[in-house]
Amino acid sequence: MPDLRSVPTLDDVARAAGVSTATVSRCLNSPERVVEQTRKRVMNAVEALGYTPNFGARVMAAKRTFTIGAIIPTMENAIFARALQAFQEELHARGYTLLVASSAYQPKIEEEQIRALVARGADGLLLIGHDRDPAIYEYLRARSIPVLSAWVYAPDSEQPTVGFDNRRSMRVLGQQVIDFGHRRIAMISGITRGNDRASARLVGLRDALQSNGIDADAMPVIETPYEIDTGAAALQNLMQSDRKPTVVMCGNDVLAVGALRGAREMGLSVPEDVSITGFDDIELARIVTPQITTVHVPHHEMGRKAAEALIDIVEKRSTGASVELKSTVQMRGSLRNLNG
Amino acid sequence: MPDLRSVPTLDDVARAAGVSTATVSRCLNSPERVVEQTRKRVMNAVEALGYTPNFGARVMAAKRTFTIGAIIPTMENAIFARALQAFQEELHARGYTLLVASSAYQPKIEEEQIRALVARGADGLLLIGHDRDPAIYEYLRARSIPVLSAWVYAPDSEQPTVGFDNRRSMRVLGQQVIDFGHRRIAMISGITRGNDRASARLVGLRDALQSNGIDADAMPVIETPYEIDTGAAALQNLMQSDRKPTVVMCGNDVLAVGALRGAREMGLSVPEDVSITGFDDIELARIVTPQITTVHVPHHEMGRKAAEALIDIVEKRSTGASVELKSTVQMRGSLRNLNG
DNA sequence: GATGAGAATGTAAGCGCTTACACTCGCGCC
DNA sequence: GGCGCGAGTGTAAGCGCTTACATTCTCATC
Repeated sequence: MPDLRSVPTLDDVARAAGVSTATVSRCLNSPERVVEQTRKRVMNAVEALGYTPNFGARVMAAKRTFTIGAIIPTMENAIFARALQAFQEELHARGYTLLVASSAYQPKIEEEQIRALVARGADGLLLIGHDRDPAIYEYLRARSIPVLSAWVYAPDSEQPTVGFDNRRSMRVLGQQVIDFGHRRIAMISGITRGNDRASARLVGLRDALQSNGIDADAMPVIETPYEIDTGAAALQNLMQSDRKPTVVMCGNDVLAVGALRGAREMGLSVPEDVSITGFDDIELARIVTPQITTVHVPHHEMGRKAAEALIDIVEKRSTGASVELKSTVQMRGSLRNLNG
Repeated sequence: MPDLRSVPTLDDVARAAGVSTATVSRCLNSPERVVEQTRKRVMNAVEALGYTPNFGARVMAAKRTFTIGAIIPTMENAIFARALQAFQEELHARGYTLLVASSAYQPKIEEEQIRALVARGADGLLLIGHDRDPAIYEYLRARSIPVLSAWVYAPDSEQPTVGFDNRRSMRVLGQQVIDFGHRRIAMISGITRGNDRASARLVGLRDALQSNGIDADAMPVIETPYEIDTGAAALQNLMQSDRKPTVVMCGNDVLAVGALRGAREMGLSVPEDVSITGFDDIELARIVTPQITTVHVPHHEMGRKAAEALIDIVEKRSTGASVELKSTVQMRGSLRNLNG
């Protein structure tokens, strides 16, 4: 038997409690402004009718949604999961709701998602990375919607960022690798087009080579989507060249795990026959054998700080300064010390 | 220099194009109903002003959002990622937007998220699993919001489901294990309270034991959250008993991977010293060495079919029949054949 | 050229909420 | 006793859109 009562509105509650709609609204939004006795009556009516405010109407009238939107490049693997979790926890603690969308690393889709989230009234937006069509930032500015970019640190940009320096991080890891005696270095990079993290990591590695007198332009680089299978294929490709690398450095841990599998499938052992490094330090990196040497990124802290910073801007407590977080090299078994 | 023009509205567009708001609205929603020439004029104005419809207002007036909400237990690992991805692709292809929230496996949080999504006008909801407080289904019914449960197949329930039979799947895997000569079987289960998939899998395994004359009540079972670390701890716990199991069957792949690590940490080799099985067949299961024997679940198909089915209900093309998908046992290296 | 059927467009009534402003009331004070 | 004041509540004007209904236009027809 379907329940044909329609959904209760503010009016219904007001009538049931014998007060005006204004009073009901106040009970819900600033309870201290209505006297105990009335409030009780209203709350009872709310309870009895099972009233839930209509979000659309509320947004339209109040211009605030207490909703934050986040668009991440992918949900297929766990790269962004931990940070997002922390982000959402912090948001929740402060009374905000998180709406998540993913862009499959495609700027066009990201743009669509941004519009969808904005249309839904997001009070602020969290995006990954920083490089995108200026028109998007223009669009958001015209609507006064604060944006915060995570996973990068770009103090000079107009939009605030919360993250680390991808280029420097990769340079540091590269230096470490070189210090271990590696000279024949190859890279499996994510697709750099439209991905500032991927580009920065590639450039960072070239930096390291250059400052050690190694020809960076001669370094073999394969660009491929962040997937295990493509990582495996790329490694096999690299290891079939005449001048086999002694180390294959990957743009992230997913590629690294793929590379590891690729090596195993070729009958190569890691790190004896070839070393492998990753980036991000997601759980995956510690699951495989050998565990992956990688750049540790403070996922949890990044998520939490991003939430703090974004809400501060939304609530006009700050105008948005960038926050730099530290990344560290995480040494594990997949990288061999040739000097040892 | 901040842009102080306020966000353009339908009215602005109408004025700019020299037509009424109704015409503009029609241009946007049913373009075939307005003549070419007018439409062009309107579209130009839309473009020029950078107009984006206000979602809240649209919802309030039209009672439709073309938004589907999904609440998954966790985003921390990839269990639901593939299916969700397929779900979202199908939705997108049909003009719907997906809003995702996660509940951390907590019914209270799930309920909160349901309300948040409903308040935001979700036209339909995708939930994982089927057992929950009847009051929630009541709440949704009163608002005529279709719900569809995935990851389970429950043809007799009032709500439609798209998934597979967890109990039978685990029974089949259990039978396979028994056929391989295992008799000392232990299980690491997810938390069964409030999780019908976890309970069904446990019961399914007991079914298998029973029908082979093994005392199911004597089977050691450890319930623990779906995490790698807890899986590792549970395995070590089980392997320290007097009567060590020859196989540890896990409630999902995350636990299985944890168990594998736990075994390795104890110096046990898998599958020589102990066999391990998982459930779900997520990428993780193929990344570790040895690869995990598990129950393969048609993630992609489940996501896609769920989207199809849910939209059909939302658009009143169907009243919602459950769809059963097939799971299959995926044999890999982590399970040893004792007869061999 | 008058007529009428459709097609194209306009008019205006809400949708459910928030909030500025108006009102009422009881109190302390001169 | 009259006054001002502030706390508590009510009134009603939107917020930006969709859509039923009314109106106007366009032509094919007679």
